[in-house]
Parts: sequence; structure tokens; C-alpha cells
Amino acid sequence: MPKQVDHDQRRAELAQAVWRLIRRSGLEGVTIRALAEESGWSSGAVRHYLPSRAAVLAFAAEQVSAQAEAQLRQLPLHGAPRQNLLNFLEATLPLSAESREWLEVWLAFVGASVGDPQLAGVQGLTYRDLNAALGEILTQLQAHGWTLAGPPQEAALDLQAALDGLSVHLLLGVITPEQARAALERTIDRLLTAP
Amino acid sequence: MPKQVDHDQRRAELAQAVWRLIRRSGLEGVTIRALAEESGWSSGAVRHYLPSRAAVLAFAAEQVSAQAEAQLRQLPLHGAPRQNLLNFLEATLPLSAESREWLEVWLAFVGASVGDPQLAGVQGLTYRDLNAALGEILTQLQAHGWTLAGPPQEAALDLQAALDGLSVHLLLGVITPEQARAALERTIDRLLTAP
DNA sequence: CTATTTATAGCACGTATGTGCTAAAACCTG
DNA sequence: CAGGTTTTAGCACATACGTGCTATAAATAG
Repeated sequence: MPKQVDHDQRRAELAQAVWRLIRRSGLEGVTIRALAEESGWSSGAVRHYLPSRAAVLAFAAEQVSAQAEAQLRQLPLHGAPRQNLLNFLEATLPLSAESREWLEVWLAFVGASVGDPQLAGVQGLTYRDLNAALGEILTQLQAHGWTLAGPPQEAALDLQAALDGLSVHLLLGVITPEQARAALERTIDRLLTAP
Repeated sequence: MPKQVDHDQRRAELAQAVWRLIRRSGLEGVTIRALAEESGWSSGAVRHYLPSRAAVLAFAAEQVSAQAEAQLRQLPLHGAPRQNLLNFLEATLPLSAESREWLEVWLAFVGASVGDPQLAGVQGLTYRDLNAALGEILTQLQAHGWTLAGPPQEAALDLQAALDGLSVHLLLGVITPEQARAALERTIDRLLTAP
């Protein structure tokens, strides 16, 4: 038998190239040929692992969620509860050049969800995952004696709106990372009070 | 001399067709030919007023800002200060089918701002306009005896983040208009206290 | 009525895209 | 070394796009 390639790993490698294309020239810049050139493979090889443009975009979008999940999973949770929450929230914002990389891709896909219910559904799943995680953290905070202004679900919804709004504004370049960090601190301080 | 057509009015009519295209099939669905069919004109006639695809998209994006401004200008300002603020904020959210129409287009353009600095600049202008208006309203509220948690500029930044986050979540269909309205009320109540 | 200018229609060319398909190359198993 | 299977390269076709261009229609001023 011939060379055995890990398809998923190859696909992930290709997804990185797709991200670069999206960040450079938007979703419209993602074509099989452009992906072939960007990744260094021939178009035939690319299509061996991602057989259509739709598959390319679907996988690249999937990898965004995976990246977000990985980002959050590697967070250190051994700190003061408020600091843990802050770390969690900051991990979802494009505050550094590295986090900008995948959040720019996220925003491109959110924009493309207009008129594409399937893509909107994928984004919805990511939203709900993060929402559940946030609700859990806030409930734990409550258990540690902190006071929330309302039920954790409501606080999670409000926080998530502030988060995604700040993400959009950061990505558009209309606020600075420092402004975003300060806004985040103000928002959580208005939302919860120490025991 | 021949028939005299109001170019700007014709362009606005075409922009409406562009919006329908965007909402139906995203920015990628906007082509000269599709616009010709959607508007009922020939491609030659379309190109007489909007000579390139870039011009089509630029004008359609411009019209979004114009729509937002018109929406805000026609607001009744004769009410309790808090209600005025609430009306203003709700006017920027996709809470009804009508406001969804242009906010879906807004989101599509925001997504396309990734890798298109010029488009990002236009979105930035819209942000700053709304930010200035918000700051003014909050300052007036302060003058009427209300207490803000901090300087109006900070409050405006925080509010705008919540606003755009709620917009995104509404457009993605992950929260309902009722949830958005309730979140908005909670957010402003945390931000300012009555005299 | 006629001349002139604007508006409209649509063809044509070059280019790019998605994708089906074929064939060569690479490689492991026996 | 031989056989068979996966991987890679890239050609070819139909389609669609942006845009330049020309010809026709429409309408007003003189």
C-alpha cells in the first residue's frame, strides 16, 4: 500500500492556508486554485481532501470553533474567581495578534451567515457552547459568595453581547485593546459584587 | 435633450435591489447580471449609473449608513429622558422585520471588512457617528440629574459594545427580540441611576 | 420637424472558477 | 521485486463574471 496520510491532519493544514486567504482577501478570495497555491499543493491534491469549495469553507469554519475551544481549555483556572472569569473573557477577544488571526476569520463567517442559514446554524452552536460555559462560571462565582445582579443566564447573555460587540469593534479597529480591557472590567464590575 | 433621470434616485432604487440580493444570497450573490435581473433593468442600464461592481457595493454600503441616520433622525424626542435613550438604542437593533432588512446588510459588510481596509474605514465612520450621538445623549442625561457610573465616553463605548453584540446575536437568531429588549433595559439600568 | 444628447439594451471578449476526469508518481505489502 | 492502492498533478469542459463597446430607442430644445 502507498503512503498513508492522516486526512484530518492534512485538512487542518489546509484550513490554516484557508485562514490566511480569508484574512488577506476575504471569503471571496477563497478558491480552490488560490488554496492550492497558498498551501503549496496542486489543486488535485487539495481536492483529494476537500473535494469542493463548500467543503473547504465548512471545514475552515469548523476549525474556528475548535480553535476557540482549545483556547479556552488551556486556561489556568487556579486563581481568584474574578480573575478566572476575566481570563476566560479575555481569551475570547482579539486582544493580541495571535487571537486576531482566528477572530478575523470568525467575523468573516458571521458576515457570510447572512443569507446562509446553514452557516448561521454553525455560528449558533458556537454561541450556545460559550453561553453554557459562561453560565457555569457565573454559577460557580455565585457559589463562592459573589452576588450577581440577576440570574446567571441573564448575566451570561448580557456579558456575551458585550464580548462580541467588543470583538467586532476591535476587529474593525475602532477601539484599542486597552479600551476593550477596561470596558470588560467595568462591565463585570457592574454585573457582580464581591462577597 | 433627452429624458432626464435623477441619477441619485435611480441609484437608490438600485441599492434596494442590491440589499435584496445580499439578504438572499450574501455579498457573493451581488453581480452586475443578478442586479440587472433583480432590478428589472438591463445590465447596460445598470452600468450607466453604477459602472462597476465596486461602485455597486460602495453605494449599497453608503446607503446603510444613510438608512441608520434617517432611522435615528425621525425619532420622537419628547419623552422621559430614559425613554428617549431607550428608543434611540432600540432603533439601532434589528427588533422588527423592517429593521432586520438593513441590519442584515450591515452585518454582511462588517464581515467583508476583514481583508478590506477601505470597507473597514467606512464602518469605522458609522461607528464614530453613533458613538458621538450616544455620548451627547448621555451627557444630556447627566445634565438632567441622572448619575452615570463613569464618564459619558466610557459609558457610550460600553453601551455600543452591548448594542452591536445584541445586533449580531439577533441577526444570527440565537436570541429573541424580547431577550434583546430585556438585556438592553438591564444594561442601561446598571449604567445609570435616576435623580 | 430635426438635431442633439441622454438613456437603454445587449453582444463579445478575456478571464476565472468549480469540478469531472485521466494518468502518472509514490509507496507499502507480500 | 511485483502488485495493488493511495496520493498527486494537472488538463478540459461548461459556466459565469466584469467590463468595453456599439447600436438602438427616447425625449427635449430650437
